[in-house]
Amino acid sequence: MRSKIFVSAQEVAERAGVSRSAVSRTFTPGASVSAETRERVLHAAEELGYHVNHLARGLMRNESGIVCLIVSEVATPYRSALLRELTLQLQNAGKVAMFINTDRSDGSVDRALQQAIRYRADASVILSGLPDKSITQLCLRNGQRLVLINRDDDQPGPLRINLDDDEAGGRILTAFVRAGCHRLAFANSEAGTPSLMGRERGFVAAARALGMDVTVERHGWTGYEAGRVLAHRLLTVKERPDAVFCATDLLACGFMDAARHQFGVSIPDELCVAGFDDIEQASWSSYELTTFAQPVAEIASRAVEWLTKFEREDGQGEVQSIRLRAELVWRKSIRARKS
Amino acid sequence: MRSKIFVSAQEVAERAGVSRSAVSRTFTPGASVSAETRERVLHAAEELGYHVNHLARGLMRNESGIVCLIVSEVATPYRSALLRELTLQLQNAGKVAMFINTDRSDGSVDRALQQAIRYRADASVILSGLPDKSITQLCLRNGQRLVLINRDDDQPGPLRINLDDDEAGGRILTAFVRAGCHRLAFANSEAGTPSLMGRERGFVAAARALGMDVTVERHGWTGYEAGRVLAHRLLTVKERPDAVFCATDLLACGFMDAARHQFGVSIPDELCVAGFDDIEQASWSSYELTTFAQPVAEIASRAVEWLTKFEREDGQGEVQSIRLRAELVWRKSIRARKS
DNA sequence: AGACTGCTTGCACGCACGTGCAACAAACGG
DNA sequence: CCGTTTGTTGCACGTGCGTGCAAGCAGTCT
Repeated sequence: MRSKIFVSAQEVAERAGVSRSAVSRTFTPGASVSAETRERVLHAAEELGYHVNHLARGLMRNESGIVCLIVSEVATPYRSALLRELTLQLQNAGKVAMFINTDRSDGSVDRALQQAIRYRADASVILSGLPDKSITQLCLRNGQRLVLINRDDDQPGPLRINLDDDEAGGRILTAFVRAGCHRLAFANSEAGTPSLMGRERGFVAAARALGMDVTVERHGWTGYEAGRVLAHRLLTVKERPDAVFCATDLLACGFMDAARHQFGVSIPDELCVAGFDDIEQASWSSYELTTFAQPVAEIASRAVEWLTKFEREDGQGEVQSIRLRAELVWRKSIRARKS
Repeated sequence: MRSKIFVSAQEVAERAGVSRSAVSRTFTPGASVSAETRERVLHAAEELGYHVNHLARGLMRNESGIVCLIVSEVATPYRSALLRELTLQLQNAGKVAMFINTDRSDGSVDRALQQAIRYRADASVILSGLPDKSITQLCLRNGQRLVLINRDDDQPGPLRINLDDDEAGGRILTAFVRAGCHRLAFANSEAGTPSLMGRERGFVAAARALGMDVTVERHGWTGYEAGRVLAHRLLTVKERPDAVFCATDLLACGFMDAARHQFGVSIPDELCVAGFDDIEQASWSSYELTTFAQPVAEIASRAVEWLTKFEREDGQGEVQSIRLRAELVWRKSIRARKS
């Protein structure tokens, strides 16, 4: 229990010589106050350094204005970029972001989620590969709106934002074929995220449709190190692949580094590589990775738009699933013509 | 105004056949409840899916449990790593993190900060180069505890956590000298952050103490692109430097890429490079950058420790400034002996 | 003048919770 | 058996705020 330090509406009212209701109304858009009292209240509030207490307001309105972001692997380039965009747009919409980190797998995650519910968050955005379905259940049961990004979840209610992961496989395959590649490989992690698996399935299916085979290799956690390991696995064979689609840019970076520096493979002359996400490092001149760009800004804006829209018209609307296209950005890790 | 959906303590009380006070007490550590009623309350709460409303609790206790993180450039490797650690440790301490993104310079920052105050955050952690002093003033005036990371700010009250930025310059200089370098350069951005300028000053001063001169170049925002530009500036001269200390790993990555791929410079044979931060990419085999590691975990734990300590013993304590050492991690961008 | 409208304002209640105070029961010592 | 202590419980009030309701007040119309 800290000592009192904030000024209350009561004090502002006394200083302005009006009732507390008048103060409340001047800070409530659409309420009926005369221009004069409004002016006096604002002046008194300024002098005293008054700020509306949103804890109390949230109590009354049954609506806290808090949106909870449930994130794992924040320190990853793709996640941090998405987080950046989301927080920016939420702020613009007058919301405030509460952050929950699900990196640690012990009880702290559950505790943190409990916290979010206790603070009566209006909504949650889950950008986390966490396979735990109970987490979404809990959010929904407590009346939160829910946005799932790059996750599959069949239960109704939440908004799902996904990419055309499987279709991307087909597009990159034609690029590989056009470059004259015919020994294909797919480098994946063992995370088993729907988006990751979607990319794999799409690529394999597209290859099979052309009568080609794909060597699929999976290892560890979706990061740079796993990419290096995958390179070792895929390049220590008699017949090396000449085209590798990595499920993620981070994997691709690790893969390229190991391929070049440890196996002396020349990219893209001997080996074509593609990634997914278009993280910043993909454009660095050590990589120049051609990859699929996640439309981060659009993902964020769609999520925020949906969250704030249902604030006005309360009914559960029609659109519950959005599928966005990942645009292929061409750099130099795939050659243009046959070699 | 959303329709009511959460269960209140009243409902739990009715179901358990006790008074509302009893419910309140079972969820308040240290309150006096008999084992039996406690059991019945917990059971009823479980059945109804009850969660204590922290908005109301915060209202009563004058203490919200919210810690506000004021961050710019979240999508940067160093910042996101620090953010990760901070949120994790805050969660562990039973706090909840509210996120404010100060990337955009328009009014949205002020609006967001207002939000934080309106939610009566107990404390704020500022990890942002934002030079705006009014922001810290505002936090302090509203009774928040304040932690400043890598910023200088002379006003009393907040905890300041800094690194030995200037001393690092001396240490890396001896490494350069030992490698036989004598044409020194420092690559900086124009951000003018205290930590950045501290590294520059320390390096230049240490060189001068040995009677050596340093070419200092500054450009743009502290990122990869600026590093490339700095490389162009520093390498298109007759007498190229043979040792460059980059104020940041991101700058160093850009610098190295441009130096190698556009100027054909061999690192570390012709040119030694050092950075600061020890971001993940510094260890990637395309860079193998020797650099100073920010003790991210310790920064976070010190911050959280200080925040929670003052919760118990309320007086403004003694320690207000912590200075941590950035450890030099050796990789391969500086050669060991003279060439 | 009187009735009526439209706008503003204060009162009082409610939101979900914590907590001091007194009532009460049980246990205990004499 | 009675006085005292200890532990538990309910009542009532307070936290800062939004809002329905009715009173007040000025202006307009009949």
